[in-house]
Amino acid sequence: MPREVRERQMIDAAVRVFARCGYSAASMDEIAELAGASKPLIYLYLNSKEDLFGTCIRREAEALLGAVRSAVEPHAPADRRLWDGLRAFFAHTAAHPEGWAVLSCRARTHGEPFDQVVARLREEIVEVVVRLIEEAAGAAPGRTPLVGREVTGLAHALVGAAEALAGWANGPAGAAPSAKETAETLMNVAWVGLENLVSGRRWGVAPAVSPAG
Amino acid sequence: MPREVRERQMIDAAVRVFARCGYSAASMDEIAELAGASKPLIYLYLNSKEDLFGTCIRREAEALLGAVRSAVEPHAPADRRLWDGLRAFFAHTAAHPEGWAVLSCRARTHGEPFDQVVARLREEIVEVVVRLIEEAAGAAPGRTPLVGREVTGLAHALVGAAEALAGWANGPAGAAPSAKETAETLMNVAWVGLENLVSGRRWGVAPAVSPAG
Amino acid sequence: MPREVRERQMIDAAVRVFARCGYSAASMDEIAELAGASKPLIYLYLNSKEDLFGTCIRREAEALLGAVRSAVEPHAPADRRLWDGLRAFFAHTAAHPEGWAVLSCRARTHGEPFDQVVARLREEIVEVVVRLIEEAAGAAPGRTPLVGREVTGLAHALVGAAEALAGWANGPAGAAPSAKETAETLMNVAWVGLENLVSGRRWGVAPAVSPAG
Amino acid sequence: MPREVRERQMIDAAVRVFARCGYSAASMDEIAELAGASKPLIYLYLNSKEDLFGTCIRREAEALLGAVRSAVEPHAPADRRLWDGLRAFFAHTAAHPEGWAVLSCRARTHGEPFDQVVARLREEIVEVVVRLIEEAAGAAPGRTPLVGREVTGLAHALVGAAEALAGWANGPAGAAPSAKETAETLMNVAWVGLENLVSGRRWGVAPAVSPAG
DNA sequence: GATGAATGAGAGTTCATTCAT
DNA sequence: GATGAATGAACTCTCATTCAT
Repeated sequence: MPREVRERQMIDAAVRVFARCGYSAASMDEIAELAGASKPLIYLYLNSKEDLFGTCIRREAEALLGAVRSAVEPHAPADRRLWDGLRAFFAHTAAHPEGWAVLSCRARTHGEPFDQVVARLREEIVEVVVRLIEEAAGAAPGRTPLVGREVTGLAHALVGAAEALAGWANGPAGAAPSAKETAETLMNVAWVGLENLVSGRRWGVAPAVSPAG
Repeated sequence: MPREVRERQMIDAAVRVFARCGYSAASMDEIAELAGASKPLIYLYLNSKEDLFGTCIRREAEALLGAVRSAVEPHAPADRRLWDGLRAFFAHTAAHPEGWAVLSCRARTHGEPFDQVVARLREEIVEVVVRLIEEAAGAAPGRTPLVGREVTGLAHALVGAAEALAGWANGPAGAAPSAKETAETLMNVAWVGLENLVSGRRWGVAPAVSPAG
Repeated sequence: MPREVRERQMIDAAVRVFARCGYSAASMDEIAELAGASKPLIYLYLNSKEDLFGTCIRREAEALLGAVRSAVEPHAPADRRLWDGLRAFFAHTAAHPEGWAVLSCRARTHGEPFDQVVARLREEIVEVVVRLIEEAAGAAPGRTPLVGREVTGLAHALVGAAEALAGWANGPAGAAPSAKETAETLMNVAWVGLENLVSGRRWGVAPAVSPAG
Repeated sequence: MPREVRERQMIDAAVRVFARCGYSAASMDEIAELAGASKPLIYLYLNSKEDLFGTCIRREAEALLGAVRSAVEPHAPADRRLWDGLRAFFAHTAAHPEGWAVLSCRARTHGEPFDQVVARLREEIVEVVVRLIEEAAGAAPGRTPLVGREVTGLAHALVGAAEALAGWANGPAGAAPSAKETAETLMNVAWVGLENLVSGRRWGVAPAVSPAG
């Protein structure tokens, strides 16, 4: 059996086990058994548990990013790009729940080298969204400039909302909505809210009550 | 030293260590050392590692829920209540980043009994938000009825956005926005978007391009 | 509550727990709880786990020996004395199964100081039996002298048989025979066998078959 | 080193340590050191302390039973079979004192699963002896029928006597008799006593003295 | 290339034992 | 006289990791 195939089987197994148990609780024995290979072979190919985990994270991150990227046409209008990206995101996370679990939970649980990888993935996505928002804001006729931090905050909120929806869609209940539905829900509230925002409409605190702090 | 005080010190230490390392990677030795007590005493008071973890989760969940609840006036209008709740949420998670880390990451990482607790906490919050949205939707004059699942989806998105913003605010360094700022950002995009949504404005796919899938 | 009473309660509890679990598996916590006293008090009165165990053994050994002794009239004929002693032995072990369990099993399980105590108890009993046998042998008219070691062996066999019968009588099944019955069975086979033995009748290997070794 | 050899070394060591200290007081560290292997290897091969103990008991029980069985010719007369069995029993227990210690003391000290095994072993032996006695009783010309419980009692007494003699022979020092001697002693008192018993001679209480109870 | 055999290090947990009050 | 509070030491057991073959 060629090395490449073996290696993929190992990583597949590792993703499964890491997704189910988390990094520390996962055991190399279990991974080896699930991969149908002996432990020394795993160490020969993948070096160590940490390296194996890193490999899993990178592979899943790239797969997710690739799925989103290849779904977006670079010259389409901003809203269209967001829409396509969201759909691809929801479709991919629904199709690879274990990979998504590793990325969204397990990786952030095991300090330094790994949360960095995930954080960078997230930052990359956030930056894309930031550019989308800026473009949308710029395109609006009587636009109100948004301060940089506000845009970044919006992008984080949007990404977080998407992650939460992905988690909800992957959740236990039978009511799991489709990727399209999920994307629509998010698009409706976010994009419309965003349009209003850049056109100057904001929510204001009722002046009578003074907010403490 | 009276038992109650000791116990709190232990739980404090445990929350710190669990937040930093996750459940499995956390060691009772480290917790004991940080708590300034011996391991047998921890076992005498808190029974086992799992029980200790459960105690941490419950305490932090209740503290967070309590902070949000006591910040919201039950008879205020819906937007006001959301605003106050969000501010309290961001303030509390910013003030107790370790508790928030345990709740948002670690607890979901360690199967069955604990993710249930956190899932219930989240469901509780989602339900509150669902009621807020329904109220807001009902209050709008020319309102469009939202289907139940869409409302739930919106609530999940809102909660997810809030969680992401809390994570961002607790993030590595400098650029951390204040609770007020964060709440404003979210409120602006969500509430305004919501108002438009219930008044019938939606985002639609540009018909020319056929979305794949 | 006077010290003596407390102490007896503690030893009672200890005998119970030691009988059930053995020395090492018994926990001072359990003993303390069963005795209705706090652990420091036990240590104040009985010094240590080993001391407590020794106290238990000595008390039970003396109780058993006392019961047997006070049942035997010193000037009665040998067979009568054996008979009375056996009956008392079976009666006492049946009435105090926990004490007997401690003596017969637990004490031999926990090296050096304790098996000595039990061994001495056994030796004491064996010696008594030896004297009985010698007396019986001397009283027989055409007696065959028994070598010393053979007598000791017989005594050990008799004591062992008695112990086994005591264990059987204390056993789980409902068929447990009474002390009298048990004593009769043993008396019948042992005494009658003994009488024949000292009168010269012995069992001999059939000469045709040569026993290996 | 092949697994089988290692395993036997481990069990040998375990029997030694269990015999010396009893189940609970034995430490896996000590067993591992004596076996010349590391603890993890022991756990890999023998699973757990309890399993290891069970394995020891079963092995020793089978060895003892096998030694006795293969020494007895099935078609020899009853007394001959008893004689051969006793000699094999004493020879084996003398040759394997540690195995005998585990069977006769330690196993009965550690509840449920193990005392069952030993109890079954003992019952098996008792049954064999019961059949021998019945055969001997049936062969006697003017035989007196023995009630079932009396036979069982006799068998228990005989087995107990044998066990006690084995213990005595394994005892502290010098005076240890040979297997042949021991077997002769027991055979003489038991078989001759038994013959008389079945021919009607019994020991009776002297009528003048009334036994209490 | 692939594996059975083996382990150092460290995990959670429990216990007999002792102060300060 | 009696106890709640506290611990050092030792236990069973597991894991990531590496040879010799």
